[in-house]
Amino acid sequence: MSGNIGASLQSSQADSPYTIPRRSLQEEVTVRLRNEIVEGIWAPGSRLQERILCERYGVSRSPLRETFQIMAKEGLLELLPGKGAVVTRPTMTDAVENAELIIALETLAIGLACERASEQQLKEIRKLHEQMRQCNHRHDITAYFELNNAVHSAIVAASGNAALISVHVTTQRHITRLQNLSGALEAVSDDSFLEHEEFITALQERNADKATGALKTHLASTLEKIKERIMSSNP
Amino acid sequence: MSGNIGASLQSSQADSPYTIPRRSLQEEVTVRLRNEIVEGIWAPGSRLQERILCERYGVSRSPLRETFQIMAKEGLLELLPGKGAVVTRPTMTDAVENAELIIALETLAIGLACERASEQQLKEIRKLHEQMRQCNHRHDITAYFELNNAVHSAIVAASGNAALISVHVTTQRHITRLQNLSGALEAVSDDSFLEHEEFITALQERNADKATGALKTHLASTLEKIKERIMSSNP
DNA sequence: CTTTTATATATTGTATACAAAATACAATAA
DNA sequence: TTATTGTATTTTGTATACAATATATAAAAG
Repeated sequence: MSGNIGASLQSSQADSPYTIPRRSLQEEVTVRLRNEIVEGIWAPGSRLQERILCERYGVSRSPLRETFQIMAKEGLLELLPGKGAVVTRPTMTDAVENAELIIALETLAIGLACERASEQQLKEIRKLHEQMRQCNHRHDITAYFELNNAVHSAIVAASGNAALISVHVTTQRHITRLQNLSGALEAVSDDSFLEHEEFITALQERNADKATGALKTHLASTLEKIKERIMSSNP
Repeated sequence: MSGNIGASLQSSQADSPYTIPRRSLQEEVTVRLRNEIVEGIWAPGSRLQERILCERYGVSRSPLRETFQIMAKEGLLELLPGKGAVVTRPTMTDAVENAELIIALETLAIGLACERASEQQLKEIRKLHEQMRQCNHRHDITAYFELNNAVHSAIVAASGNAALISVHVTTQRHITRLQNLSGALEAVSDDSFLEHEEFITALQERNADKATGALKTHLASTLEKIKERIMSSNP
């Protein structure tokens, strides 16, 4: 599994330029295990035995078990009482559900971003979008998907709504995981990129209605493609 | 703080009629501490010292610390490395952010519910709504708010989207907490109840557009009231 | 040969122990 | 007095120990 995306986008926890970032073992382990599950290193359905993981990460059970709770809350692990941790097995239904959810989240976000985004943020989003254009020309699919996630995250970040941002991170991660597991980062149609261009431009113009509509159209067509693929693979 | 809502709506974890419900200490503690924070028993900004809580719940530090991680993930605690757990201090900004988010979530939900809800679910929702009407007449504000939450949760449940349901639970809990902390469960206007009636009826008719529009109108006007109150209290 | 039951092993759930750090407090200096 | 530094105490972060449960293996019965 080489072209997986998502692992490199883990955000830092910089508080202020002067606070020394203290990280507990638990935090370190959480980041590592989370990435490994998202990347597919731990297959869906795997039983994660504490002893194995403790040895792998060189920590004791206490921080590991705290990590387990977080990962369970994020929906990446299931904790069976008396049996331990099992990697969740995402279904196609999950894919559709998360897609439906992220459409609602990002639709809200882009509307808010039209009102509240700083010029700096808009410029950054445009820049990422232009990089996507390059990747599209080069047919660099992996980088394209990674940038695509970054653009959408940046739009959500520009909404300035912390609750929304938090939920979006988790939802996007689930979708990334599903893409990694399905292994199918297929090429993007030019139509799709044009749709993308449309809502980016509308956002730049701070035209909320137009941006919202264009994004919704884009994401809805993406969802339709997902559903089609599910249909064709499960006849 | 007498008329607080939310604590009684904690859902059970019944798997099947035959599975014996095994609950770890950690789960028990999580439910208790969560309710206590939502009810305002632990004031925002409180430092939760492990020893104190261990004695309170009669457990050791291991399950308590696992609970801390979950509560932090839910946004009810902040874990400061080396310093411990502090109850989060929700701001008026949080109120607006969560309100914006829940509007998007429930708007999505009611649209899906129009397509997917079972007749049974629709009947149940209507029943809850009728109970709300009674409470409105009796001016039983606490019960009204509790039922209101139940109706909205039932609509989201009827969407059948597990990811959406999960996010909604957390978001609604935050809002409930804010209501409890502000202590102001003010009487609901008849207008507000009529708006409520409107989207319930539209849902019954499975008219997605109408239901979505009516719900959005209702929640948007609720959000406006929140904002107004913030304005008037912070002049 | 299959199924059941008994026993041993491994693994989890919880409690405790130990070390590092943060906090509280007193003594000292400015 | 106020600020500062050193020390004692508390509290957390992590590791380990113990007990209960689950899994695996083997013996016995059908």
